[in-house]
Parts: sequence; C-alpha cells; structure tokens
Amino acid sequence: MPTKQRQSTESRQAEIISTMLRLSAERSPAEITTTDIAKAMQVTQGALFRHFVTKEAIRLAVVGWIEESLMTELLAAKEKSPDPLTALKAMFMAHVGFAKAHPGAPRLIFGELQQADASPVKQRVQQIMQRYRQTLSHTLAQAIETKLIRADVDCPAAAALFLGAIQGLVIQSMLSGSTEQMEQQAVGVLSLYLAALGVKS
Amino acid sequence: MPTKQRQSTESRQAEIISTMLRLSAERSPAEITTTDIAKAMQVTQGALFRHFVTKEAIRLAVVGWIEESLMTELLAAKEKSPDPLTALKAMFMAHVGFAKAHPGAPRLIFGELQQADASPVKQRVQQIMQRYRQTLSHTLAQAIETKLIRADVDCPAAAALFLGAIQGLVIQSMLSGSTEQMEQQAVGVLSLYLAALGVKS
DNA sequence: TATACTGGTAAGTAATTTATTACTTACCGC
DNA sequence: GCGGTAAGTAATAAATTACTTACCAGTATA
Repeated sequence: MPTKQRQSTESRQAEIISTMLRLSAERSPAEITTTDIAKAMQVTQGALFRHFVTKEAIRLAVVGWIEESLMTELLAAKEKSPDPLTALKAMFMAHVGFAKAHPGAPRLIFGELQQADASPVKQRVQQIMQRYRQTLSHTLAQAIETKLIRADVDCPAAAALFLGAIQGLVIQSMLSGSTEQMEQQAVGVLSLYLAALGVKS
Repeated sequence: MPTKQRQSTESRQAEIISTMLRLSAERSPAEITTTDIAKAMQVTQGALFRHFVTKEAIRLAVVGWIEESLMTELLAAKEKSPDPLTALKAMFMAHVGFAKAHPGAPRLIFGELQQADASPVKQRVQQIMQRYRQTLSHTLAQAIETKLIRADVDCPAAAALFLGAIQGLVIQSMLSGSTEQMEQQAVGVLSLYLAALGVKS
C-alpha cells in the first residue's frame, strides 16, 4: 500500500529517478513531463522541485544512476571471469541483461545523445561511452596478449563492433516493443562476434 | 537569393522535408517546431499547413523520403556488385555513406523508434527495418550458396550484426558530433564483420 | 472580364509545460 | 509541549506549441 507519508529528499530523489526510468520504458523519454512523474508518484507536480532544482537535473541524475548501475554490473562480470576472453563474453551478456532489466535506460541514453552539443547531460553520456570503449579496448588487448584471440585484431574497431552489436540488439527490441527475444538473439550475435575475433566455437 | 515567390504545393512539400532533415542534423528532431521549419524556409508558420495537414504528416513524409532514398542507394550498390559478398560490402559502405551525406536521417529514425507503439510513423520505420533485415538475410544465404562465406553462418544473427555495426558507427558519430571519422572507422568495422563471416582478408 | 482557385500572411486560440509562490502540515530535538 | 524546519499542496505565471481563421494577391480559366 502506498504510505502517504512524508519522505526524505534523499529517498524522494531515488523515487523520482526510478519513476522516470520506469516511465521511459514505455513512452518516449523526451515526452515525459514533470506532471507525469508526479502523478506516477502520487504527489503534486510542484513537489518535484523540492528535490531537484530543474528538470534537467532530474535527467542528469538518471544518467548518473544508469552509469553507476551498469558499470557496477560490468565490473562484477569482468572480475568473476578467469581470463579476458571470458570477461568479454560476460560483459556482453551482462550489458544485454541490464538493458532487459531496465528497458527505459537505453531509451533515455538514446534520447540524450540526440541533444545539442552543449547539453551537460549529453557530455556526461559522451564521457561514459568513452570510458566504456577504453575498457573494452584494454580487455581486448589483454586477450591478444594471452593469445585467446587473433593477434591482428584491430582493438578500437573491435570495441566499436562490440558496442554496435549491443546497440543493434537494443534497437531491435525497441522496434519489436519487447525485450523477450533479446537475450536469445544476443547469444547468436555474440557467437558471431567471437568468430570475428578468431575464436573457434 | 531567396526567391520570395509562390511555389507549388509539391515543391513546398519537398522543401519542408529537406528543411526538416537539415535541421535534424544539428538539433534533436523531437524539439524541432513548425516555427523552426517555417523560419528556415522564410515563410510564416501557418503556411506549412497549406502543404501538410499535420505535423505528424511531415514526419511521415520525411521517413518516406529516407526510405526511398536509402533503398535506392542500397539497391544500386547491390546491383552493380558481381557477387553476394561484394554486394554486402557495397551495401555496408553505401549505408554509411548515406548516413554521412544526410546526418539528420538516422537522428530522425532513432527519434521515431522511441515513440509509443501505436504511432503510424513508428510502424513505417518497423516495416522498413524488417524489409532491410530480410534483404540482408537473403543476400547472406546467397553468399553461403556460392561458398563465399562460412557455410554455418547464422543468417538472422549476421543480419542483426550488420545493422548493429552500422548503428554503432552512427551513434558514435552522433556522440562526437561529426561524421568525419565515420567512413574510416567503417572500413575497420566492416573488415572485422567479414572475418566473422569467415572471409579471409 | 468575371470568377474561382491557390498559396501566402497575420493574428488569433486552446492546450501544455516548467517553474514559482503563498500557504499548510508532519516530524524531531530540546 | 513547543518551535523550527523540511516536505507537501493548490494555484498560477509565463512561455511555447500545433493548428485555425479571416483576409489578400496573383493566375488561370470559363
């Protein structure tokens, strides 16, 4: 039951973030208004501005949440893997799993990266992607060193294809309106990707 | 010089479409207003509604233009290729070239596929993507038959990875704000993709 | 030459949207 | 129990948006 009690700013901020994320799973994030969020929280619209100074601050906080959560899962997947190649596989599936668990997340990110350059939210997204790309390049280089993948793999290109493969799966799920088949398709795509790295299946 | 003459509805429709596409290259398509389009055309905002009944009709027309133009280029690339494998390479580079020549196009498409399911514009996008995917699957199957690629390639997965590779490149260019490096990166990514198909480079 | 059509303008309108304001009420330490 | 503070409300301001309407000027046509 919805306890209609007062909540601390901290817990309300978390609630606003998760509500925004939840609503983004169905509607276009750009079209979600502060009124929509407030209604979903059973609170008046003005109340939101007790916890975030501006709507952009909300979007920034959501992107921050996504970064933290996704990176945590990717790191966990990487660390429990015995070698770089296993780590790549685990990161791939962890990322797809994240997109399935939080369908609003990729929609929000796609929305933000369409913004004009100056936007601080977009800059944050740029930063996240760059870090991710570097991590992948590094892991790929390690896989080459340990001779788990072809020695002549172009690491930046392989990192780009890794991300593209996931983004393609996510876009496909956005089109079909369901994340159900995504993990299934992910297995097939990952297997092809590994073939590109010279891994025998 | 801006000829401030009257134009036929037909030519104005084309102008509206190309203006929308041009503006989408910089700003987020969802945020482009009818006033923005009209200003860019040196015309009053109300004039737009002489040529399109609604703003959604404009978006639909733009998507239609993109489909026609892209498909024409893809078909041309395919037909001038002597074999299925060469066709795949040519289609890949033609698609990337299209995205570079019309940077607003992918942004518009990405924007549309975030819309709620019912939207007719989104349905059109779904239709386009599905057709594209089928064409790819078919071409991949032909390449298998003629023994140009590995016999055990999973065609749907390979079609998905093909699209994902391109989408990844486009997203990367949206992040960097420039389409300059895209064609360069495309070569590297395509080469990796071909390795996944078992093509020796 | 009269008339109807077509594309354009200028000035609306109704509905939204973010953010603010004035005021109220729950809770916590003393 | 008391008072201050933080979280909430209801109302509304201010700007923007898609779309409409009344009028106008050429142009083609009957």
